[in-house]
Amino acid sequence: MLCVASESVRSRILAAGQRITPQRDLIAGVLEAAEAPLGAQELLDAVALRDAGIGRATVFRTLQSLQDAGVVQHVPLPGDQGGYLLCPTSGHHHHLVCQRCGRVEDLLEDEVALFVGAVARDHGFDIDHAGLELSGHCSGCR
Amino acid sequence: MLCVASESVRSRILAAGQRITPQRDLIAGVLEAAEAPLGAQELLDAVALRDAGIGRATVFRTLQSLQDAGVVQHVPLPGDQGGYLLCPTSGHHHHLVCQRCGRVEDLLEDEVALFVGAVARDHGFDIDHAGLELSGHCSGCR
DNA sequence: GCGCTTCTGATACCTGGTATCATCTGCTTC
DNA sequence: GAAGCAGATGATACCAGGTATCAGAAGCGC
Repeated sequence: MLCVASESVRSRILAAGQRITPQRDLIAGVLEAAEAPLGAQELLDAVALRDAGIGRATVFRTLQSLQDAGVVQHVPLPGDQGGYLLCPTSGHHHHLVCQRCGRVEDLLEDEVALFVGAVARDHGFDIDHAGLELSGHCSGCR
Repeated sequence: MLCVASESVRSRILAAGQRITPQRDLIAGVLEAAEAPLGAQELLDAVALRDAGIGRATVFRTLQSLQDAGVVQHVPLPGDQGGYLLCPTSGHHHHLVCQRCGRVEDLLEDEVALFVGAVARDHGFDIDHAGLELSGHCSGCR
């Protein structure tokens, strides 16, 4: 596992006005190679495994930068602290996570919009923020 | 503000096989009197204000007990760490929070079930857990 | 009132995350 | 290719939220 970020990830980092450094490359690469969202400790460990010289401040700062760049999202998972996920698509969206294999699917914009619209109508709210995280078992894992 | 839990809260604590102690009474009372979800620090402060002898371990332990009893829910709020909320209705449900006045409404079971069902169908998942937290501005605050 | 069980408070610890600051380095300009 | 600077880095200390442990206190059924 080389753990170097793909061209598309790099170009999204550059597009956000941020520099490509070996550390960011490595951290983004680790996230890209991960099959499931990585928790903070898992990510720190995985990064340390590949380059013990990278400090924890750098890891968290890089996560913040990658979130700002829309490359990474923090997904709250049931029970624990949640994890960091490298998203192939930009922009805020929501996830459906398989608790067994860790597979992540993006929810469809339409179904989310329909639900949020119905809630807004029923309760008379203007909804600014929707945090929707669903988890269960995918077709292969049930 | 007496900050003593109502009868209905007490009976729900008892129904969960837990004891009523002055500390639990006070903590439940503080949550019951709060208009908006209380963050950990706010809650610790509010409890200390009324009885400085109550330790932080007791507060967190009591929150855990109250959550187990279905009396309290932890609601993740956008941006920050979320807060603790005393729910008038038992059982797992979801919330709609006004970011301005802190008012909380429960989402209707039907609208949630409809959404979760649609997602399950579209993605071929069995959905075990849905974390839905919506926030915005209520009719009075926009 | 007795005794079991649960609860409490103090304290130390853990995890996730941020702040600070001196040093280093990627990138632009020439 | 070298210079300069803004931005990135690593070390470290710190913070908040939460848990573990343990001796002692208190609730409640008998």
